[in-house]
Amino acid sequence: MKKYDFSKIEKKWQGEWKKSGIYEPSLKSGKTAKRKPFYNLMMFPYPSAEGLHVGNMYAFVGSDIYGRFKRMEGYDVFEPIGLDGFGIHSENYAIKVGMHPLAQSKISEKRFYKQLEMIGNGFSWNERVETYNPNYYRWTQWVFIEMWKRGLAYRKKQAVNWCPSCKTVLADEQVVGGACERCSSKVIKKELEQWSFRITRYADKLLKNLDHIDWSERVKIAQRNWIGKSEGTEIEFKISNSTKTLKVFTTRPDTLFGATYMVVAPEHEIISNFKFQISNYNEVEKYVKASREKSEEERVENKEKTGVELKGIKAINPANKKEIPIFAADYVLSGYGTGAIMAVPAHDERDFDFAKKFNLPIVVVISNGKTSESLTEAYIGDGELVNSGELNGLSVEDAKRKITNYVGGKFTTQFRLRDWVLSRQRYWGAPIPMIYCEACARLGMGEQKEMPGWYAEKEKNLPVLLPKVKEFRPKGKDESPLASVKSFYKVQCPVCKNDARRETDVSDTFLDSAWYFLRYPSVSDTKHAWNNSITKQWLPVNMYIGGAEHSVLHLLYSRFVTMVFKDAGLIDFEEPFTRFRAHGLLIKEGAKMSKSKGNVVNPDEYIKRFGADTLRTNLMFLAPFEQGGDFRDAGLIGVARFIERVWRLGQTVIEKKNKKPLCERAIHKAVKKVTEDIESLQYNTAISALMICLNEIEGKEVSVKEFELFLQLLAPFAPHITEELWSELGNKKSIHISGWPTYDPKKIIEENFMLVVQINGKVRATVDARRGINENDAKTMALGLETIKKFINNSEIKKVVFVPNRIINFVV
RNA sequence: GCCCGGGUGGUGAAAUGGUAGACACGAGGGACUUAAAAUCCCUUGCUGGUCAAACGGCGUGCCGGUUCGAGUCCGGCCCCGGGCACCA
Repeated sequence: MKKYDFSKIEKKWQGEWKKSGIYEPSLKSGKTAKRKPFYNLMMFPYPSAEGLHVGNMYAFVGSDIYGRFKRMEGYDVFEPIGLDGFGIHSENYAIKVGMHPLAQSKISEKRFYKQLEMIGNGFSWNERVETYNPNYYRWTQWVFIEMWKRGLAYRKKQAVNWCPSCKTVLADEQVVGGACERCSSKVIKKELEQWSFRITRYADKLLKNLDHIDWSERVKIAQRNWIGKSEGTEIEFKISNSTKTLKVFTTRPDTLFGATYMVVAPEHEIISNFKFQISNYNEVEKYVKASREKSEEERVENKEKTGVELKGIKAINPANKKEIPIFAADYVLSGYGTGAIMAVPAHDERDFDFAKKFNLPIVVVISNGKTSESLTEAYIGDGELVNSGELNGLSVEDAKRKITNYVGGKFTTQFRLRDWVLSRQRYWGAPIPMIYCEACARLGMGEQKEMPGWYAEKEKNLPVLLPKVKEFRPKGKDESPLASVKSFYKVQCPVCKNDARRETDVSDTFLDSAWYFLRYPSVSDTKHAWNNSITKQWLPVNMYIGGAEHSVLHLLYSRFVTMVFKDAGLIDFEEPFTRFRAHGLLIKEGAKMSKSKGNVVNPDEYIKRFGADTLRTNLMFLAPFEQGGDFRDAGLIGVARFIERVWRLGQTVIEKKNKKPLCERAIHKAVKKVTEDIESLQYNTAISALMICLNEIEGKEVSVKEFELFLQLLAPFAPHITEELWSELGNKKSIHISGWPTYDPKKIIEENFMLVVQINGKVRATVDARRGINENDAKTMALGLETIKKFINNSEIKKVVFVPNRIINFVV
């Protein structure tokens, strides 16, 4: 019998597939072609580390299986791949290995594409995208300009997240628990002028659309939380002896009578506006400075409240007209609401802590059985209003409405979501295509009134090429290394022709990946970011599979960018990904795979030892795909045996060429199960169904037709071996475009089944019964059993529960 | 603290409210072999019982409930993994 030489077979078919182009869809004809387009997308990798690890492969194979399934179902599947190679991650790696990022990118590219080929995915290789490639980032820059044109890109001095180790600004979404997402250094706040995108303008739509898109629920929940909508009231507090007011946002206006003091964020403008009225201004200034220098983590770690009173000014509670003190404290955030709050210590935990520490009055206004004196913690719950004048006796809900109207408050909505800070003070990214002219700025000239002096680079001048420079390392001077490259930044003002300066920051990597799915099918179009006719046929993406860690980064940014393009009339859909599924995390010995832990598994050696087909199938077999699991060598051997057995059975089938179908039921059962399981990404049970099927048909006289059906079911998981056996059986066309098997429900039904006989819900016997047996016959049959007779023992049968084709239960 | 997952044999896991542990790994036993590897067959939740069995009891993190019947539904708790976190 011929030996199963997987490395030869896999190499052979990978070559054949490339040659025949079976994974290249007809992008241009798309919908007019016989096969319907299906855009099957997976998240492209950062080519930064030593190569793909088995966790990447897990994600890609899981996505590929779905794509292969759809292709066999008759869709024209587009499954592109590329490299998200711009950005800090890749740059840091290049620095670490002492290479220039550009040179390193070429090395990584080769290695990654080779590895990606080895895993046997049905990639559409002709449409690769590398984000660091000028003919790609040219359009990333164009995207920036489109944002700018619509007033969605702006530059502003603001407190931003700064990573002292990466020496750059980070977006809110890139700060994880007060630390840098990439290097885990503590992030500090810095006042800098930065480019941002107004993603907050789309907060409502980003939230609302979540209700109708077919995405993994956990990702939708993460986005909902991140966007963080809360409904409340804006109330103005008068400042004594002043015409100025202090505005607050609160979700609990009903507790207004309990507001015994106010707090503003250290950055609040009231501090400088009342500089001369604040008698302890020096002390206040000291506090403001200290809190600014605190790292995010220090603020988070230390929940002990700090603050300082703004002595000399008071606010007036509009409900009871009492004068109350104003504090500055860093537990109030400048970026949320109005940056100021009314503090109700009796009914807010944070205010309670602060009031206790600073000895401030606590007034209970929602009845909860405690008095203001006996309260030991803030009461957040519902109740009837007390100590609240006319509001007494009202419910929380009624009081909210009444008091808001009474004090002239405004019902508003606040979002937790912040604008997307886009500038990065690094080298390896797409230069932001903007030009600043001081002369024009002085005259108030520029493309946008609120930002004098700024001009977007002309489209014909794109790309603004990233110059190849020796000094590419971050300098830590709040500016990019490009700020020292005169030939890069020195330009002529496009309007007044005076000397002008090009923006030297580069854009966040997440801008590169926010629109790449639009580029893939249109890579051949050199004149546009995307080709309208192709885009109409192929987008939005039908199925997107990727990691849940991108819930509030890439997946949110992509939705935002898509919405902007839709509103601009550039595309005709609003959501980029019709379906999104988050795969689980592949871990190793209970821990996340990471280089620092030294538990990264390289797939190459496994492919070498067992073959890609075995590794693919094993990865999908070890646990439910959407749950993830622990990668161990142990299970591999089981799958390797299974694949070997398929090979041996294949050889017998080829030799004997049986025509008579003898295994129909086993095969049809497998068709049903595998079809349903792949559609719902339950690959582990699909594989188990194939194993059960093989166990049944092995050793029997399997017909060629039956075995072919089996191969087709296995093909998405093990594309090479199935293709080899398929072709040895004499098929000329590839198995991967051979169609998906259907089953005949009649052939699955078995004539007999095991009738379970229970007494009081306990299984007491089983008996072989005819399918479709009625209650009476089942009863007679069951009562005739010796064991049942014994258990019933002449007791009265009170009730009989009969579930057709399953159980009969006697209640005695 | 809040929001998601999850807790089932020695292990990975499976189970429309209807025989818990499919499938696989591991382990034990056997066949083949001079031997080993590979392959094939049998056993394998715990426990009582017995030479063996028949036949029982107990079992899905814990406590309670609904139901003829609960891993699955409801209420309350504990533990593990992940995310968010002073968002007013």
